[in-house]
Amino acid sequence: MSIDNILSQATAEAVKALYGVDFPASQIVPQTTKKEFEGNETIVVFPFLKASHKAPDATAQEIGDYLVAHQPAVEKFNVIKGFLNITIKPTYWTGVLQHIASQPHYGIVEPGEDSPLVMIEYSSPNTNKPLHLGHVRNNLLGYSLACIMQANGNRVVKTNIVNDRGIHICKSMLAWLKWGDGITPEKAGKKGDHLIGDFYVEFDKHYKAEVAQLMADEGLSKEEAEKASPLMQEAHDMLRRWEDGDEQVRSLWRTMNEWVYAGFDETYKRLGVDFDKIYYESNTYLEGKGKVLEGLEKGLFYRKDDGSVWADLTPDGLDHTLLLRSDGTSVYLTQDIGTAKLRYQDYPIDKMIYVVGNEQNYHFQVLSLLLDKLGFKWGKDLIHFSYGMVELPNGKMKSREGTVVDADDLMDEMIDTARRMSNEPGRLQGVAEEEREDVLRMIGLGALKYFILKVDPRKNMTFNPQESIDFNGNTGPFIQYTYARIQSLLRKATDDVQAFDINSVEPNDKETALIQRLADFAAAVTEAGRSYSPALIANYVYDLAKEYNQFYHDYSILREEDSARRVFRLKLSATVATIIGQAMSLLGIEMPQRM
RNA sequence: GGUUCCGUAGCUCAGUUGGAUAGAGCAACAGCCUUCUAAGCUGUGGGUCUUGGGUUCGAAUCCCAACGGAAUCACCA
Repeated sequence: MSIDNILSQATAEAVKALYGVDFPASQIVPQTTKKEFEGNETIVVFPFLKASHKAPDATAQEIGDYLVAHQPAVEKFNVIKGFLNITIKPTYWTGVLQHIASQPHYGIVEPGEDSPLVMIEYSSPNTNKPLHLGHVRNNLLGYSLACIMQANGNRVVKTNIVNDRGIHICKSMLAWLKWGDGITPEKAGKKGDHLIGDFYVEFDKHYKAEVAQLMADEGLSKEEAEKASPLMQEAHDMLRRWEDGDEQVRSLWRTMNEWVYAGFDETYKRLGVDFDKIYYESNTYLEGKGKVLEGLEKGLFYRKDDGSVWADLTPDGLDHTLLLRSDGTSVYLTQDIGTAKLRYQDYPIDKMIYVVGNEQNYHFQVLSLLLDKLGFKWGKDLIHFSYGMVELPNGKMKSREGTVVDADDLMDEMIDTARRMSNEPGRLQGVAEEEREDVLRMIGLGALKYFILKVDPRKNMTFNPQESIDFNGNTGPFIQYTYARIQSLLRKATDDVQAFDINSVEPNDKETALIQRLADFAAAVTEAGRSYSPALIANYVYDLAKEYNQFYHDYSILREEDSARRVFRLKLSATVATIIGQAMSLLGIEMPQRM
């Protein structure tokens, strides 16, 4: 049982014994005592005043006396106003350290056969352009969230819905046919997704020129010109042929999508994310229609005179929403219903999490209501894990204007930065070339991942490619460095840590503070799972690393003459490294053994 | 205009279900490498928590309003 639980129960007992009032232990939450006061845990006694009918300090005094007398873990206490600061016996902390160190996965709950099944959808790229910084934020959040849900004992299925059909693909295909001259990724020496992305830009360039031409020559308005553009008409024609199953179009489409997937796979692999199940919109986009018609029959939806199908969501405070166009075709919402249906056929989903940008907040509000109406048991409680835009110093990223930060380029730059910084004397000396490259990769990507994951996902973030990423302070490399330094310490230590009995050692204040923070890891994981927050883990692990660094500088562990104390500190260090490693793995960040 | 979200140090951000004198990093300044890795540590300066009300022992946190910013508002995906 954790110290928090022990104290809340003991305090509830005290209130009952002293004042005869039942106060639920679950509502008593001890907190870590602030550094400037003496003690480990603090209980705020204001809530008990109604029961005690006494002044705050008198009440605190009485409860404190009771705790010392009845709870063996409590050594002493002091009272400041309504705050009861409790000091736990040092030997108790030794036991806590033993406990954490003896568990290979402290704080992590392994899912079992009948644990809840959580499906997490993330990434969801279009196949007409390579992944950019916005996708990076999405992928990192989704992957980390999956790790966190799993660490909380859920069975997790990571899924990706690839938007592989539609007018945007046709634009790339058309441009390739017109100006591609039979080029392939191999011939171009380029990743497939980048090649296709180039043709998408190419299309847009020609299209814009065409529109400008029409406006100048025939005096059309911009909208008229856009409609009249032969290029756009050709693209639409191609989309119709695709939908009719025209083999020529389909074959080209398959080939080009394969190029893109090969490119995506490379990027995903490098980014360290993966999926258990991939859905393709080309397979799912027709699925929703049946569900909608079914709902129409049950009277959940209604049909307008022009044949379009709508849902009336005004009772839920929303608006009327379109489900099928007047020509009978699906809209985006309908497709998502179809995807949900297929997924539920494949997996017994208990909870569904969609990692999608905040521009779709309204969409998911509607989707949740509709899925619920249609009888999906997880529909009402689906989580839209919504995150803010990534902006650049000079404004938003616009793919058509070429002001995007490409994911592959970004990773290259990060690793280059790591390489540049490791050129300082003393760093990574005598490390073999192969390991060195691997370490640089971990540091560069660690910096990127941590930078993105540590901020509240809801907030828009500004990303300055030149100066944003730092390697000092609250950063991935800082934490990796702390970890690597402990590994080095352990390599140099000659003591047999396992053989020593550390139970005789009573930790001092600094050691206690570290143990206390280690113990908090379990609570941090739980809280991160409850609030779907990778940022919480990131900030936890930073605090731990910072605390350890101070500890490291205060003592020369290997030179400590008292061997029991020396081994105790080594064990403490090793445990800190283990917990740092576990926390960082929840963020998808790898840890180098040296750096 | 309706709905949703955000507003904390010069900058980037923490602040766990309401608790003590609001914390880190960057930037600035001053120290610490003959010592287990200085990507580190220590110190100094920097705040009307956007504003105004309310709830109570107690508010950055909860409620209301105003101001500022973002997203979205359906036959686009």
